[in-house]
Amino acid sequence: MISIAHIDKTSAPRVQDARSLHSRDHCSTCSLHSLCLPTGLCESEMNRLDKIIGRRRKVLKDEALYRMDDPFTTLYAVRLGHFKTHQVTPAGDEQITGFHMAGELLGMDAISTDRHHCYAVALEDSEVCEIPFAQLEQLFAEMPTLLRHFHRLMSQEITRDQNTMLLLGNMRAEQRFAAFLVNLSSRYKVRGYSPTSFQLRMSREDIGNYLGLTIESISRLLARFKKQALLKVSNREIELLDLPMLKQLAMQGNTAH
Amino acid sequence: MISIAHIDKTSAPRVQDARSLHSRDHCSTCSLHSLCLPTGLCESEMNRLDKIIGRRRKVLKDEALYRMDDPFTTLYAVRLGHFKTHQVTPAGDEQITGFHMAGELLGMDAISTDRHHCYAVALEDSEVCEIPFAQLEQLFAEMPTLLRHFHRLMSQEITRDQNTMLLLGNMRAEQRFAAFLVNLSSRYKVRGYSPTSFQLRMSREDIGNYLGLTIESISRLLARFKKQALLKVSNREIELLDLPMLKQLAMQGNTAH
DNA sequence: CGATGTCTTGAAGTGGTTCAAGTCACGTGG
DNA sequence: CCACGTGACTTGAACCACTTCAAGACATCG
Repeated sequence: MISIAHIDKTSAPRVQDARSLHSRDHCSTCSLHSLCLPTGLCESEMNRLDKIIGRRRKVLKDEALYRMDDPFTTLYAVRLGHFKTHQVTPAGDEQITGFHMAGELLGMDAISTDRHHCYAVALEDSEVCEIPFAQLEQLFAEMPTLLRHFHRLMSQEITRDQNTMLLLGNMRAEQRFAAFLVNLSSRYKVRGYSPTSFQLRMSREDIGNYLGLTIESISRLLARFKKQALLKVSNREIELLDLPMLKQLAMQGNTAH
Repeated sequence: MISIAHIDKTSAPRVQDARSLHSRDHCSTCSLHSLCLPTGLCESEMNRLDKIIGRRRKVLKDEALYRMDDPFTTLYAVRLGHFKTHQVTPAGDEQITGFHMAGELLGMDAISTDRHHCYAVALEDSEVCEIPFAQLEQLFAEMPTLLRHFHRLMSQEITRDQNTMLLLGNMRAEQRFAAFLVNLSSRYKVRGYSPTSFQLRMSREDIGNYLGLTIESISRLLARFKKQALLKVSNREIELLDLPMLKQLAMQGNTAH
């Protein structure tokens, strides 16, 4: 485990120098490049993309990567750690719109208005690659593969959000939570982690907020699933014991409406 | 009123000829070009975009413009009429993900997988412009303004969906329905129609499905709003009598969670 | 070793659903 | 033109899934 919890803020310029000199990783050597923006690029194209990626930035747990209404200049690729994005209404209600893990792009919702439409907050000490959008746009003109993949990523974000709408509009509590777990599972799987054994990076409250349920409901659902031997849970450590059954539950029809 | 309800299907090729010869409208003369894809383009750019727009297509009420899992080749701009988009789960549950009116782009969710992710069905006899995506991509390389606006439209779709997530995850029935009405109102307003007096193009059932409520709830909410003199309603004809109050209701905080 | 925040569990309450009858609007055919 | 049928909507009453409220257990950390 590498600790990135304590950063000497007084030495920021020096650290940046160090990064540009040697410690900076490249898209081509990044283990996430098959999920992230560089997907499908050749070596030389990846290097060009590399050049515009300003710097990596560390974001401590509970720190905001950006805030709602901040002016938009750059996209972020999660390199390490986890984030949540959430909106806040004028009345102060919060809605978490997504949880984001390594290889995912943050900030695409800001393109339409040049201002961020939500908050992005680190769920643990995390790290992102900054991708200045204006420079990325320049590359688009010359790298159709990059552009095409960027469109795929935006489109993916749309379908993801629409799936969540389906979850919130149509599913019962049990289905929602099962779908949530199955979703996490498959995302860890494509990243090479165990699809059945992982840590919940977010609080019960975050889960409840995301799923349109209360924290108590989440707690009860966990207890119920545990009793049904669908999973083991200890604090935020989860082991899915019956993934097929959870998938079944997640797909199950809804008698309502 | 122009009736497009009866189309002689046997004469399809002849009709297409006729279109390409004279009856075809152009982006530059279209009243929607400030909302739609050509936004911000100069005359000559608009003409180039015009050239790739294959044809206009009529879609009768309740007909599908495309179906879930159809292969994706073209985007559609709504030219006339209204559409709904909805997903269907394996279990047969439906979730309407949006209602779409003139000037809006349909099909962007299909880019990520090259297959449509939802159904698009006309709520009344309607008309769309077909925009072959492969050709559009070619234009992107040469028309940065077009590309930029396309990104704005995709980003807009993301923020729209996220707003709906907030609605479904956080709001009470009354707020949801008020927000729905206010949303329609403002969309008609930017199109130059009355923001207070319009027809609901969708059934109560569609509204309920979209808002995650039952048809009975919608009916009761309409009755309540009517009693509170917030609106008049007769069948699908709506008149909003107190738009400020409806906005107030839509923004109101939620005690839940 | 308290103090604080996170989570669990139980009991009571309720907003919206479900179920069941209507009513209304509209098209169709006699 | 009316009778009829059908689909869309309304309204009432009973119900229930999830919330709310409340109390306590547990984990983490200065």
